[in-house]
Amino acid sequence: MSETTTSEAPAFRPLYQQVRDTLVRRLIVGSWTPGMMLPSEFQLASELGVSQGTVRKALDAMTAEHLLLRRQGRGTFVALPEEGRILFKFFRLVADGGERLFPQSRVLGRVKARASAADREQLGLAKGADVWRIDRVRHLGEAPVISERITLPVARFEALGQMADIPNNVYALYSEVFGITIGKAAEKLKAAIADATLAERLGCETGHPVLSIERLALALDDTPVEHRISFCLTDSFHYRSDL
Amino acid sequence: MSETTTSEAPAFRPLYQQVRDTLVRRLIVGSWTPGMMLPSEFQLASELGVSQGTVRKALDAMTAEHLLLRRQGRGTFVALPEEGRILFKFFRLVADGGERLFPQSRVLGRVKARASAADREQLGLAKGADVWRIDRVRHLGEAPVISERITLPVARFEALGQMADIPNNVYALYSEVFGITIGKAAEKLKAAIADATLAERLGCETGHPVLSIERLALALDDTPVEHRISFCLTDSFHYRSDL
DNA sequence: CAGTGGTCTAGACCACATA
DNA sequence: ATGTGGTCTAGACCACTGG
Repeated sequence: MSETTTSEAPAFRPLYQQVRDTLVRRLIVGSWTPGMMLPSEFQLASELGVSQGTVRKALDAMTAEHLLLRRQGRGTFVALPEEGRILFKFFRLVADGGERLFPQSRVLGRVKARASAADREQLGLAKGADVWRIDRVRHLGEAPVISERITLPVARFEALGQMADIPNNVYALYSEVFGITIGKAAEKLKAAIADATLAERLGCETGHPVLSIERLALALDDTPVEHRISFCLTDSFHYRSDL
Repeated sequence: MSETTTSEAPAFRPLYQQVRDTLVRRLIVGSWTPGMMLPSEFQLASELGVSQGTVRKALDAMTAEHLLLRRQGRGTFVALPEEGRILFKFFRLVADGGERLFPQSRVLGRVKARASAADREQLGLAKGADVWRIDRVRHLGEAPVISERITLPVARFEALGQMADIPNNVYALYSEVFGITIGKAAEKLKAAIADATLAERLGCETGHPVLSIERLALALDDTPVEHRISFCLTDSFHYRSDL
């Protein structure tokens, strides 16, 4: 997708991609908000001075990125973070039987701290920047299955300090309260061993194998927004990856 | 394009999808083989009695599935299993530094066996069917990193018994020797602990955490072809997943 | 019914690769 | 120069949704 142009001419960006970019910008700046219905293809086409087919290509591309939702006969809508399929786009833990449960979360702590060198590297922050750290345990059904720490730049999430509590679905929170939409994420998976505190949180023995998942989530403009490290019990659940 | 109405619920498959299906069939039956150049869009269009734009949509869909490779000014080609990017589509293990090495394999054993109940379930085989079991260790750089067992239905891979040895890239083998192209795969990841034999194969201690990856690979017609279970050391490598 | 997205066509022109 | 895929347009018609 992304063209690593060395340094040269305007490089020729197709019209439909330019259209896509201007429409994505409307999502970023918030003039189009989740759930909202977009103007029809013909309206957008005449507004932007391109043909309806070109607008369609742009809308199709954004739909493929899960930014929009199109329904024949109804219209084109800005995707909601809660939309079932979108939600599971970022939650890959599945019961071995196949059922896809959605986790309940219990927050253990939420503190403001100075960003470590690693935090600054991952989140692209300047020296001296602050971050939020949220620790929580997530349950699938009855049992605790995930223990995780979420790291967020305070600069983009000032008001987090004034919130009574952190909701279960933080990506909906980022979107609705802070106007930040997570577009994609990259995860690094490793096998590890539960230490004493992790074992206590998850109700397993020290030394039990756990799946560690390190995630970096990016906003629509590809800037890093959230860093997260999760430790999961995979005795009756697994991480599903489709290739 | 004939409108094969089957008197049932679906009743209306878009023309470009019908075109895609007939073209995919040419890949399945082998009248188009990897590396081959396809006729031009206009030739296909006139042959199939549809417009060039409709052929284009079908070709674009197949390109998105990594079945074809299109290059402006050159033509449209059947994708090779060795194509760099395609190869890494199915190999997600990355060095922590970021380099993507490709593994070297050492085969430990290759035996024919009666399919277990689990094998039959996963591969869709009848009672009494036979399977091949291939055990191998894979190295990334110097050190052994993966120990895996591949299970294949003998019915689809008869000639495997006569082969002197198993090449490193088995998906290229399936394609070139058996005419079977792997289109997609689903993986289930868990954390586990190395037992004595695994520890010996990977050169780690018994009890060391390992990432277990269970994969079911499907052919272009969505029939299961290969079942594989891999155990990976993730001390200096990780499994990368993009969401 | 009117309005939306979805499909299909036809033709023009652009960008790229090769001979 | 020729042939390829890539883009863009314009228009017609189909399929679905909701009043």
